[in-house]
Amino acid sequence: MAASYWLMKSEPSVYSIDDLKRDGRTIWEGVRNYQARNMMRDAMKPGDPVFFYHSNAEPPGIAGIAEVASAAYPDPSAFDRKSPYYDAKSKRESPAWVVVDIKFRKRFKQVVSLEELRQLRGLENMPLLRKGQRLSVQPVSAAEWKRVCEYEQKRSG
DNA sequence: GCCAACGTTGGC
DNA sequence: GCCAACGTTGGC
Repeated sequence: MAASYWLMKSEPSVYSIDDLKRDGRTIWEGVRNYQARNMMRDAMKPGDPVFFYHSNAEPPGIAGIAEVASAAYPDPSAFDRKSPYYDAKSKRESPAWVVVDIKFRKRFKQVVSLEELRQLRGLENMPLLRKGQRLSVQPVSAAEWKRVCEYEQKRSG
């Protein structure tokens, strides 16, 4: 089956593309939105490429590329009473939340900012660009993926 | 720091 | 099952 493409948001003050580059691989814990969870659980596959998006950043935008590195599995932070992501309704025998692992692929020389994304043709249907859309895990079409990558490559020479 | 948009919670 | 209140996200 062909790869699906994704976009995942992170606040760089919490976990940035540079952190991922340093770590090589990380567990994407703390997703507490059902739509996002369902996509991780039902649709993400190891090897799928991921845009790593910096939210609440200056500027906000796509900072690089990661890759899904595992199938979905229960989110351990939901079981951890000391974690900010603890959720009492998630039980080990019936986990409410899942994670995937992701690994580092590439850091863009320059963030492709939200403002630039808004100006690119062909990205009009990206959930990211729709007002009020806050999903932290989003699907990206093959055409959208290509468009952003071509733009980034052209710009970085 | 503000606030619009959205998701979740809980009283009824 | 409705919906008001509340909490969160995230751009600005």
